[in-house]
Amino acid sequence: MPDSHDMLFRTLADPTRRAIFERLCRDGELTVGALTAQAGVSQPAVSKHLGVLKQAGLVRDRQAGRQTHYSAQLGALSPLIDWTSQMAGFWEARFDDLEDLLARMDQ
Amino acid sequence: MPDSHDMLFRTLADPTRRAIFERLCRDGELTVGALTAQAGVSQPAVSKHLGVLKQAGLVRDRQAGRQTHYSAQLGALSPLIDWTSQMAGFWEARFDDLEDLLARMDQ
DNA sequence: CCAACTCATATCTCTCTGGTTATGAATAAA
DNA sequence: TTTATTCATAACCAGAGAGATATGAGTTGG
Repeated sequence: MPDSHDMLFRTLADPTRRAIFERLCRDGELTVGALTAQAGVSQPAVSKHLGVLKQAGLVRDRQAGRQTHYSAQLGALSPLIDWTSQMAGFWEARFDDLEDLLARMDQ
Repeated sequence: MPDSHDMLFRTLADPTRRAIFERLCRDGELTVGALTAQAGVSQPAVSKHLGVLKQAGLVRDRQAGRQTHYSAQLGALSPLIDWTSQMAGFWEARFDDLEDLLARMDQ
């Protein structure tokens, strides 16, 4: 059962794809051509990566004539933030349990 | 050049491996056997996943007799947190630039 | 209308990796 | 000292996916 975390992690796992996303975060809206110019891979490869990013909700595309403009959707990162703080939460919960245990032992 | 983000994202991209890490966050230290019991894959598969997690610094292992106890190393997640806030930072920087521009235009 | 441009899709290849079974090393128990 | 248990490693297999090239659809400019 591939949940939302799954898609996010898998999408961001590829260095080329993550670099494209980072670039969109830095520079804002960019065309496929502009992205391809610095991606180090072919234009079809970039298009495929953009497709995956779009599928994951990480980017938005805007058609304008014969070129497509892509921009990052930062909100799509929130499941990742949630997951991280959830892990930290588990950690702290266990720490609290330990404290409770010690407190009870102390009585 | 696979940086630290790379290893983290790639390591956490696999569902089975991420589930193992989540379990270690929830339940604390666990043996390979205990992890295997609920992993849904064979023991060698679990061992391999633990090896990858250890390589990424996400887990620690402690030998005790014939069993190995693994525990999560939450601190290894900080590059991930850093990356996320960096992306958000880029976003805000661009927003600030826009505000500056508008402010200058307003004069 | 025709030529050039921008991007997406189709197809193929090849590598990477997550899974398995088999096995061995180390430790504990009988 | 055997026997059983726990885990890691080796070898192998199959599927996924990231890359390339080829091509076509849609758009702009001459």
